[in-house]
Amino acid sequence: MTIITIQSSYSPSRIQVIKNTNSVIKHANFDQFPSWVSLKTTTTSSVKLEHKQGQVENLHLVSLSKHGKLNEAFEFFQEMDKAGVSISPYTYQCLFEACRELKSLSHGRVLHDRMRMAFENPSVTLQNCVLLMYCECGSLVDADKLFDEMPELNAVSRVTMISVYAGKGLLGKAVGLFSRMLESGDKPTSSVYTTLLKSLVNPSVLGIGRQIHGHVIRAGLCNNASIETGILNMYVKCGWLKGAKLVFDQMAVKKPVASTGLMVGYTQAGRARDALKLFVDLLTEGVEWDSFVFSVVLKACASLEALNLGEQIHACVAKLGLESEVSVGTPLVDFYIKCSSFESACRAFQNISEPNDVSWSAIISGYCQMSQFEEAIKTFKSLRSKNAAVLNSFTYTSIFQACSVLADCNIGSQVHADAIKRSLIGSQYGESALITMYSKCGCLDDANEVFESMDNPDIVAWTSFISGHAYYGNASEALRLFENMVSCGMKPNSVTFIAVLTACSHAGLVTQGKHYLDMMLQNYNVAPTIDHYDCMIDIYSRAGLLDEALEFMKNMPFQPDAMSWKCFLSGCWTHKNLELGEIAGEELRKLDPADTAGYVLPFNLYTRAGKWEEAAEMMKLMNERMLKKELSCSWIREKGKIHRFIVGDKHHPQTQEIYEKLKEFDDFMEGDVFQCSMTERREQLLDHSERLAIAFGLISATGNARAPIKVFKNLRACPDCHEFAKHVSLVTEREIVIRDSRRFHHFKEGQCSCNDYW
DNA sequence: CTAGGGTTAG
Repeated sequence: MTIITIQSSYSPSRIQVIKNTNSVIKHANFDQFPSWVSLKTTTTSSVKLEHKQGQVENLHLVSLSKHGKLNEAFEFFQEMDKAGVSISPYTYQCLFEACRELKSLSHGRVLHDRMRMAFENPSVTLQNCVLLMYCECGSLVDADKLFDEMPELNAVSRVTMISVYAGKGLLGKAVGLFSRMLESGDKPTSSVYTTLLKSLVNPSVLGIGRQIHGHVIRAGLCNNASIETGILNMYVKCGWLKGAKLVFDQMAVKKPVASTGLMVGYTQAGRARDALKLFVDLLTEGVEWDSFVFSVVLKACASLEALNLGEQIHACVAKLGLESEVSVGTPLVDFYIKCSSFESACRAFQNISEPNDVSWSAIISGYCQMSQFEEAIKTFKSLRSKNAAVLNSFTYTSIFQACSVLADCNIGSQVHADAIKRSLIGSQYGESALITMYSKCGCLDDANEVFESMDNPDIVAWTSFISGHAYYGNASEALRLFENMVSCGMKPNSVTFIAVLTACSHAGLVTQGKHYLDMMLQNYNVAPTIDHYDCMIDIYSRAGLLDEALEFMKNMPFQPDAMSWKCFLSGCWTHKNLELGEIAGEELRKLDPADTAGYVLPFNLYTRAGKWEEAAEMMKLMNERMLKKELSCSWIREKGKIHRFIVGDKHHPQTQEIYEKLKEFDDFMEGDVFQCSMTERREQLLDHSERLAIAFGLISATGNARAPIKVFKNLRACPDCHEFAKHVSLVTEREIVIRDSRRFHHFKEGQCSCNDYW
């Protein structure tokens, strides 16, 4: 039979070739069956054939089972019963095999019952087929029962059970059976070793792994390449890299498979340099290449952000013509993204001839890392409509992230529903991303629902939810959650404390903030970093305790960084302290000349004090350094469409109505305006972007006129508009939610959830 | 026997 003229196109992956070969052979065999085998009528009506002890019937059953037509086969049993023809053991084997392939436990059980009736003492081989069927159909209970009942066991039966135990993580049972096998004198086959080794996947079972290694040596199987590699990988997974290296060094022939395993070990342990060193060794030794090696090496380069080295490897890949391979192209995309070379990443992606789900998830998460969230969502949508099969839980997680940054709950919840339908919410990753998404959209109830639905929320999920409350200004709820989490036995990490300190900061809880900062190391063994100290500076500064903040900065175990001064400066602005603000501004400009806050806030401080010259100096400095103040912008979603407004915006088609609506609040504005010292500012106040957005929200009250008006703003809420929103919420009895660049403000009956503290 | 993509912060 001529086979394997498959795939004229180049296919360098070994596994793919083998898989294809198998399927071709199988197909060829059974497509060549003569047509009469599938003709029920012929066989049953033919008296002649019946005399051949049912050979034809059995052959027919074999054919049906090879084609997975189990129902038809089962129907045919009746015909056979009628004709008094019995099913041969070989036919049973084929039928069990079909049940396995189709994972049909129900067919398997019926068949097993039938087999028991037919044979008093079925052969071990046949019993093993049933055993394997139960294992592969996922019924360990049935398999266990049969295994106990079997009067005779051979190596295959034991191997089958060992591998199913090992695969299910029932290590004790697997190892127990292995020992009994040794005791019984049965020599474990090499596949027993490889399966057992594969199931040893964490440091707690290193001891068992070493013992098995010992048995391998005694059994003289050390030169078996797959067992050798299995041992190496076992040591990698059990975290014993030294052992893995020893095994590697003793290998007679260094195959790329083993090297890949060791390199993966190094990369996962954060030892990317060692992985690359090994790669260079292989290079000089002239070891053959395969795409797996490249993917690991590229990952190592990505983690080191070693752009130059990675580019050299890229050149190597290109020379070998592997650029278009998914297995190399995909890690290449990720490598460029991690190095922030976005253009190269896009080019690398375009070079992949057949991108798969991993490739797509890499590029979509890349868009997120490039802050091209709209592009990420656009790509997702187009894939969703054209080729939904390439979407996986990784991609959904990235989209949730994109929606949280865009605060787009509309798309977000739809994608969430879609992910539920397709069971593609990554456990932990996806769920935490959803909690963040709903929190950032101001839907804490939905975030809560996701959180509550988790069986075992991990530290990231807890942290997401705590930050959600912090973001919303629910300090007490955030702290209650934290304590609750601790009592559940969860260990907070460094990010958790950022969330806790942020909560304190947003609510002005100075003493509590200091308490948590002090407790970090003492009680929770988490070393505070400069970020945590910056949070504390923020807490002091916001609370107006500027001297304390300064003192704290002097005594903290880190040099103040740009963020330290920025927090302090922002406190100086809030609490109108020009003197300290000048110092802070100078320090901030020194440490981060590109941060506009270092110019804008001092400028505001100067103008408020009437120091025009100094203020002008700030503007001049900014212009010289080619910096631009970010324009204040607010937006609101109406029927899924986003309406954006900037100061004094008159581009909106309903501009006239919007300004008329604003006039209704003139009385209130009068008092407001008198507080301002600058004419220019006074005029701008009337058409600040958030006011325009609120007014638009009021006039376009569709459907549910009682639904809160949700406004988003790119900068921090302006105090005057904050007052305005409080007033509007009182006189219109509409709830208003403003999400500024830092947090949520929830206005209700003339009050804001932030208690005027932000 | 070996790989590549995703979560929490200001």
